[in-house]
Amino acid sequence: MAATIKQIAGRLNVSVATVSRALNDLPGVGEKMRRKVRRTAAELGYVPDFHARALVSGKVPFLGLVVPDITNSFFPALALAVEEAAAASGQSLILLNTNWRRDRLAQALELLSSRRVSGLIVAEPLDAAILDSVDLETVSNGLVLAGVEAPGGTGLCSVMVDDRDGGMQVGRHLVECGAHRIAFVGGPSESPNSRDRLEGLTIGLGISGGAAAIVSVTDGAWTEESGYRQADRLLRDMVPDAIFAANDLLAIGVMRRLVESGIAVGRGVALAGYDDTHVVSLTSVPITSVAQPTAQVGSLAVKLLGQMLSGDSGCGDAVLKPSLVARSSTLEFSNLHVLAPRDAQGA
Amino acid sequence: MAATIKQIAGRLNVSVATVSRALNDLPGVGEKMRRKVRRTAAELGYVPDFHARALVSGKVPFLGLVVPDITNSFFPALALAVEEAAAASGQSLILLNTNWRRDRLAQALELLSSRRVSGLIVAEPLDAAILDSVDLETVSNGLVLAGVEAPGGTGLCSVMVDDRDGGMQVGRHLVECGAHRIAFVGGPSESPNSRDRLEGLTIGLGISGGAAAIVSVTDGAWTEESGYRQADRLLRDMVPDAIFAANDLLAIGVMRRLVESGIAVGRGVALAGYDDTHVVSLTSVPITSVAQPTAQVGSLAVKLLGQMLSGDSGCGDAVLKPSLVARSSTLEFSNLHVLAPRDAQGA
DNA sequence: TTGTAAGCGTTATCAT
DNA sequence: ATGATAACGCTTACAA
Repeated sequence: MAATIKQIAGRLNVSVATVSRALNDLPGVGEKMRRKVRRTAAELGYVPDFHARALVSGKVPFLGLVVPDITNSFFPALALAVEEAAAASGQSLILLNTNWRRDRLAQALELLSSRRVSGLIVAEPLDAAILDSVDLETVSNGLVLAGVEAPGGTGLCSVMVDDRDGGMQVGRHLVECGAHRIAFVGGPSESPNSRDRLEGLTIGLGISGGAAAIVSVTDGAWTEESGYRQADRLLRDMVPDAIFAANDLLAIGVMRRLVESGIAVGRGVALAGYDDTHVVSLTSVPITSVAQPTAQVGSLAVKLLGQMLSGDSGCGDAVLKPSLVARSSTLEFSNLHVLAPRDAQGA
Repeated sequence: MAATIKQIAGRLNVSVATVSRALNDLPGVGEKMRRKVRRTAAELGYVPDFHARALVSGKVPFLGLVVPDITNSFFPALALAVEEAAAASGQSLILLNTNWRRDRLAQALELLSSRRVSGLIVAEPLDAAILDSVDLETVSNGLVLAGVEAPGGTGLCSVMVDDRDGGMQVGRHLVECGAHRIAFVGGPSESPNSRDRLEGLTIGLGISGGAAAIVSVTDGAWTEESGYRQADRLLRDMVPDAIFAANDLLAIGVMRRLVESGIAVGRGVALAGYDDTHVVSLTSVPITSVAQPTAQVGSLAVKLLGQMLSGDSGCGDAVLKPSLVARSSTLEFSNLHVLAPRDAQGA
């Protein structure tokens, strides 16, 4: 069905070389000839075969983005940013969703070795075991981590967002809101992101000098369900002043559990999430969250990847800053518990 | 860097054919030999070159899903379903986001002609102009529409969800809830999906015998912003009993506008959306919506695509049924306006 | 059981 | 300005 340059050449009684040159705007073809070739190519509905081209040229105009959970709106947002940046450099984006499954992640890394994509941006943690299963040489030369830290030892390139700083902002904010007993609801216990956010929280509380105590639970998943379960476990022992959930999905789960107990979010308990996905501004009580600079992460990741692929440099690791977005889930608590000279009037 | 079968063959002093056979579990290789080949392949970190393989075999283990707006959670949900179905048949999913841009859509269709993917599932409308820009023969033989209707004339294959039925369910429900003046907030005026939902609404109202009037506004985008603007325009003329928004994004925009006017959603005005995305269950007043059977749409689309690709049949168009999920945004209205013998007790 | 060789559709390097 | 022709890495008849 699909026409080839050979067929075009046959029709016109010229060589395939001429056709190729004409179609690719290369010099060395007469203007008349070029037009003729163009016309018959159009007539035959010619579309260049991607694989043949990639095979000989060694170039693939695809870039892969690997995300762990596409139903977590944070990742579509990141995807949008990456896609935009990629389009600007003439590359199309392939989105791979691993669903947090390690075999799918390993499979995704193979895309690089098998040259299905020119480069890969990975937005979930890579551990040593995964890296063992692939050729590190190949991988490290076309992979950029986004939003997750590079495993020690591997000289992997990454664009990070400062999770500790984000946690710290939350810590300070919560203390300012008058919270004392603070609970942390985390992601997987082995997740550096989760750990760093907790660590930041601790630091933030300390800085503020408010004698605050932390309780922390974690149970292995960045999901709403997990948030619900952790809150459930938490409430058996205590009702904290504030809960910091390591991402928005968890926060929403926590909120559901609180509502079930008749605890008013924002009044009874302050609540903060992480990622600032769109939904947290839509919930019955809008939830305070930490916004990641997705647009910058995306464009920087694409830029670094481009540099690596063109062999420019080793890798310029980058760390960006997140920013707290305060909403009713904490502000309301603040109004009830803090004597704020100016703000008290407005409440 | 990346090893080739030629190198493996060289190392072992055998022919490339033997290596190929050994690696692909084809008959005609001694067990000893096969093991030797396997071992050196592993040592050299061999990964088959995707393009070379596709070039000769004509097969590509990729399937493309084209969505118009990845930040609309309906599409990630669909993607998940398609991905699952694809994985079951050994294919990986490539997700293309067009951002509602026609050039990106045209570009996506080229993936098929250029054999970057074996088949394409498209979840946004194709019009004649777009189809003109590609070879219809090629396209119609490897494309399945999902959730959108096939343009007349083209024998394109599609998996539809009955939008009219969905609209009808909403219409009946709204009348049952005691609404009389009903407004429709639509997507793009030329969108069959939007039109069908409106048409269904009209029918549903008629069936119920409730003398209900419809006002309809539409302005070109399936976005929250558009919902907000349309509600704004609407409120200049009237405050309806109920508003049916053609998708959840619009519904959320509408809700934002209502809240700004101090109109209590569910009490002052009933509200219904479409798609039943996760967020509508999380809003301050949970929003009634129509759930599409995404899982079925996904698996059916993949199945039909598989049949087409293996040349089994022309195409068995399918139409699935959506189902209304009633929530407070309408139920509360109902409790206030309807004398329902049984339900009144429970309220 | 193994080797030889002919493609697959391009691009690119020579000649002419 | 155009034509042969050799790659690219792999699969697959066809021989041996």
